[in-house]
Amino acid sequence: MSNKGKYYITTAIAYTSGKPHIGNTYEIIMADAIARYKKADGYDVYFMTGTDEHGQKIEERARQAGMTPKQFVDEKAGDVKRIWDLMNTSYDRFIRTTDADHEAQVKKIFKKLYKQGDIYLGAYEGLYCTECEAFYAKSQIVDGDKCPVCGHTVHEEKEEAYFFRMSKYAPRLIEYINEHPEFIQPVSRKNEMMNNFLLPGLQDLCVSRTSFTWGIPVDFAPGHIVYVWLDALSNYITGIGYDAEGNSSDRYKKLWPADLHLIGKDIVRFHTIYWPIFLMALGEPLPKQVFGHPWLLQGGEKMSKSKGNVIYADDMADLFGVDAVRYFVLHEMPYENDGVITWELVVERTNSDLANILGNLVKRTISMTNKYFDGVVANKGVKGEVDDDLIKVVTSAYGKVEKDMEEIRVADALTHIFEVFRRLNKYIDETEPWVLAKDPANSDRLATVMYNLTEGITIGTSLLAAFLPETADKIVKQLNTELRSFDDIEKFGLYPSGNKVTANPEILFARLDEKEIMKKVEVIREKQKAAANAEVVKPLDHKPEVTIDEFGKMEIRVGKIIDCQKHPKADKLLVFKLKFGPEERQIVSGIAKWYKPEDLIGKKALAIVNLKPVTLRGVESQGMLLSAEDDKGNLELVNVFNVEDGAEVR
RNA sequence: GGCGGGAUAGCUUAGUUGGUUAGAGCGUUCGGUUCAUACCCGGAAGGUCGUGAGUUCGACUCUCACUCCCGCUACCA
Repeated sequence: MSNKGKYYITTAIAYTSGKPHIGNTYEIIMADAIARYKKADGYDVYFMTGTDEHGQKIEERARQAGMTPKQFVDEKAGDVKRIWDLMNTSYDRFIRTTDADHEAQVKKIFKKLYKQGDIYLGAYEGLYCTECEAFYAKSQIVDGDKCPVCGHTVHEEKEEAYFFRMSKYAPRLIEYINEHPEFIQPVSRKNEMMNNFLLPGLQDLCVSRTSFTWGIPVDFAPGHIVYVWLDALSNYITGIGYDAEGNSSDRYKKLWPADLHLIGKDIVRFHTIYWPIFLMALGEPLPKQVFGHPWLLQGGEKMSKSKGNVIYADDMADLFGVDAVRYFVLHEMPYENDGVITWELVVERTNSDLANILGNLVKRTISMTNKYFDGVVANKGVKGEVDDDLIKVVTSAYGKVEKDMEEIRVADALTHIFEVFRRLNKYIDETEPWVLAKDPANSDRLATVMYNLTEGITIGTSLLAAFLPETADKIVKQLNTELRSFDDIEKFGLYPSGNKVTANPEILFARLDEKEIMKKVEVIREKQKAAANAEVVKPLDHKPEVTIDEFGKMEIRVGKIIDCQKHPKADKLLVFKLKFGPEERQIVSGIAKWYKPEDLIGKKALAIVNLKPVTLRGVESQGMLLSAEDDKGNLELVNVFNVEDGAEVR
């Protein structure tokens, strides 16, 4: 194939906190299909993926598992890599943020940015969520000490920290995004970034941490760890040989800037704001395109292990085969909206497209060739009137697929490839080989028909190879040929006349029985539930010990709810009037999600009454109601029934 | 609450700058065929394009209001 230049594609690197499910795996499969396609299309492709392994969350998970962080991430990175390999992905490098070359460069990058004044030393004070690896303002915190994003407990942290001067580069970035409409895809994400972050004014970003040790140290400031996003994003350049001191490798010089960062829509912000700004500061060009793909969702309900409805790529591969998994996720994912996956849908798609249309087409073609010509495919050049249309459909497929892939419309590309196979099935019906076979005078016409079918399948399969590599290999082997180069993919008639196909065609995709499959799925679900229940024994997250005196400082009393209204200016807040014996107070509480105001009037609740009053969205709150929330998101106010209001809790 | 996106046949969805009968695929149904994995081919049924108004000769497409869903963001003593 003619050389069209380099093509550097990356996926987000997977966070090594757990086993990736099909929703995460989708991204690597899509990236692989693009990488393989571009390679076949004449590009010099470099495809990088990997794992993001640092951070406090991993440090804690490792401790819970009784391992060192390194042991922990080695295991998890192994899981990720195994699934990526199982899915037959053709990455050129699997980078880990614990790789020595990456760590060394991140240190250099940090130092360089510090020396040139883009990073400065400041102080950070606030509430920190370990799960999210992020600080939150007090005003953001939920239920007293819960993270607004993930709901886990946050804690006070004050850190001397390094900050990055985002504001300095914001105008340049805004200009860049406006001048390069293709930079953020799909475009709806672009508006989101502009309106929410860039136009209101970018805050400087805290780029170091001192509260834990599992990360890349800032080498000129003992105790400081490089912020995980600065660490993780840098993989795109460190992985191909970037050097912050000016000695970047030839590979880097050739590959950078990346042609495509394929990422989930949830991390578009990091890739289209922070990452470009880091690159600007380093004096490097920006990636050509960031594509924030949608999610693949389990039909109807959220995925959860305790429900046993998490779908993993390896379970799917066991039931359907790797290429069926690849086909489903690539074909079923819409361009912009979230897609749906259920076991039933996978069975349907596999049967109708892979078994019926493709598998059966190959099988019947080879069977007839064996039956009528002992397996020999020869072009006798006896044309029929339907041949021209067939040839047109087959040879024009490449053009359509090329355009789809240009726009990263992978699902549409597959649809266009399958139009070829559908047309070939129709051609069999039109030419009726079994009728031709009855009269020896038609032998040459019959041979030509079989030749056209074989050639059509060869071309269709060559286009399909990027998406279903194993299947494509099997087909061309059965046809005793090779994948057609894209240079020749618009020419019809290059299958070597006189070739002999296999005598024993193997079934490519067996038809699946939905009931049978669902029985097996039930087994998988039960296993998952059992495993989830076993996990529940993990220990409670205890706070530091307090003395009885410290507890005694809190004044908790029983209050009778005499009035309750929705907060006029906040969705999640309710405004209560409570009677504590002789006294009345107004308390605001963030429980509108769980309670209707009218249902609470007349009930008794517990409240801390000596908390310093605050104003929440314009309404004063003179205390805090006590409530409890479990892992499943159930929340209940703490209730008493008989004790009179005003009574103190001890 | 603010910003953005979405709502199209039972299901998954395409609809380019407003222009004649709104496209597919799956499923359903009828017919054809027998080389093939009960497969393939053809036909049909099925949509008041979320609701209501407006602009226009003409609206799935533009404007406004409303309902529901999703994302980001704010509020959660």
